[in-house]
Amino acid sequence: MVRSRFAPSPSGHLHVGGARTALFCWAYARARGGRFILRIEDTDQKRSSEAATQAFFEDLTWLGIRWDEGPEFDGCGGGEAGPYRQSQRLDLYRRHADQLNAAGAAYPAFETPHMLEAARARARDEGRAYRYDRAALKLDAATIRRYLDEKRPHVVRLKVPDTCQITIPDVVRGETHVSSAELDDFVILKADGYPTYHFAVVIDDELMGVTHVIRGEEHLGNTAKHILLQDALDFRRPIYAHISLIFNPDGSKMSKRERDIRLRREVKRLGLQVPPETGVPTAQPVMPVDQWRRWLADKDQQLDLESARSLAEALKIDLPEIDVEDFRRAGYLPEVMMNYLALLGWSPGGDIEKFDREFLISHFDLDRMIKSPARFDRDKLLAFNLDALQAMSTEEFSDRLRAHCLRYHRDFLDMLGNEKFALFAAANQQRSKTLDDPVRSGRFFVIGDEEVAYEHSKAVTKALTHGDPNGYAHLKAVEPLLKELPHWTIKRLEETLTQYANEHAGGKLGKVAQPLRIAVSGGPVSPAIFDTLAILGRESVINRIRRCLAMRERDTK
RNA sequence: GACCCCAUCGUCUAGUCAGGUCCAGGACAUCAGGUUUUCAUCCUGAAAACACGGGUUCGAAUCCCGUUGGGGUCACCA
Repeated sequence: MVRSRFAPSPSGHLHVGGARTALFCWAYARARGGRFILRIEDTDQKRSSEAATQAFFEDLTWLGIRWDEGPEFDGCGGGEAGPYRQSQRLDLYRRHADQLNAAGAAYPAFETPHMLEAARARARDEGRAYRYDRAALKLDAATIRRYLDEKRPHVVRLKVPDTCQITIPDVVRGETHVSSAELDDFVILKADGYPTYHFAVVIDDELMGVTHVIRGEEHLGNTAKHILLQDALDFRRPIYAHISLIFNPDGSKMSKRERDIRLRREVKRLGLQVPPETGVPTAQPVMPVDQWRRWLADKDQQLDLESARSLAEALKIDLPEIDVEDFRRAGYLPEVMMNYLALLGWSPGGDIEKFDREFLISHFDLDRMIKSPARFDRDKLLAFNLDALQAMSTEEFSDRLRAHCLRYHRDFLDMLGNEKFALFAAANQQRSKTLDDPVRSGRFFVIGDEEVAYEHSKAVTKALTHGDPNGYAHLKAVEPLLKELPHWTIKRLEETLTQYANEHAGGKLGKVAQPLRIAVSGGPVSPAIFDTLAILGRESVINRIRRCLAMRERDTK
């Protein structure tokens, strides 16, 4: 029975790279009728949080990745091999560490992090590779006993054989050989009593009966340590599959730092000395000044998501999508994310690239994993999303758009109102690449008629003032027609305006549609003109046309 | 730097394991036309790759070696 697991470390939101790993682990278990386990690797007390853990659950289930065993959430989880949070398994790790200590396979070491850092710096300066010098191993038994009795803080290190060949079998890469001489006596238990990643992962995989370890390539080298540990503990060896990494379009590793890099670049470009202010209604700094200073001073420091987002908003720049949640917020569909992610590092072969969950489950296998790293191409993702949106029924699109608005644009939904929503959704489906597009471009639908700001651009001026009759003249002529229109429907609007265009604009609907579009939206872009007018309603349309005409009189004075 | 991994259009990839049907197929992006009331779509077409050098072989994108390039790891992070 196949048992695969995804073992994230919960800090922030689930990253797309992690999501892809989870997807492959999940798909493999499903494809083989096995079980998929979720385990929370929260052994870094500084970085893990319960909020982040919950966010991971949401991100995973949103993508349709549901776990058979693990923490309980929304019907997922449970299982006999728990607890599934490493922070709740501390005694287990302690016991195994004791066992290794007793067998002489591991030993306590008393150096402080500070001392080790100094030693590393020295090695770096002298241009040699740093290895732990085993000083603690040379301590005599009495000293060790005394230190232990004094409760001196210490870690536990594994005694690594001096020279032995370690063979790492891997189903995607074949065999890799590493000499134990490349490894030093690495830490397995930290001074705070928590296990390190290497130790916890080996023990949990064994105890949870994990048969397949599918994880990122950055762990390939680490596997040597895990094999050493498995041998020392007399554990079974799972089957390994190390999958290639995901990169940014520029070839760098995709990471959360990208967000900060883009923000810093913009702040520097603008030469900002103090944090910018948020917009109306309450203008206040996007973050406290001391936080701002700390962030600017330390290039390695990352802004929390909220601060990053409000800073980006104040700077009027878009943050790159990195986490699953970013893509959800940006209006991508979960099934599209799943499809695209699966394509990064795996291929079903042939010309197939659009597929659904069921297809993935029935076709996924490790022998078709791609060995080379893939760059994350947002354009292609966007194109996939567009295709999926267009392929939907009007009802489904409307439902999905509503759900998206409910979660991210509640105010917009309330202002638009239920009645108009159906029209709004229908008018936007074929022109949207994401579920967020209609909201971004449809702001003018929900503002007051007096708030419409007329854009100063060539396109606007041209549509309004060029030609004979010009745009203003058309507006003036069309206003009474609209005012008297018996039924305010898309059909009647179309009939009336088309007829008008035939009679007064040489059949060129654009001559009339474009001035109207500008009058009601403030700019040259909106859904199809009849849809736009229908959604706005007669009153707003008339108001806005009059306002636009009044502006002309003001301009020409 | 040491160790390890990887290498087909700009990008994701098919083809590689079982060498010939591949002067290399698809998709995204790009470019050129066309449709359209704006934007976005949509339609048609074009340009675009086997990193390099040696082998092996009648024959290599496919096998071997080297070079170059890219990446990963070298924490009391995971």
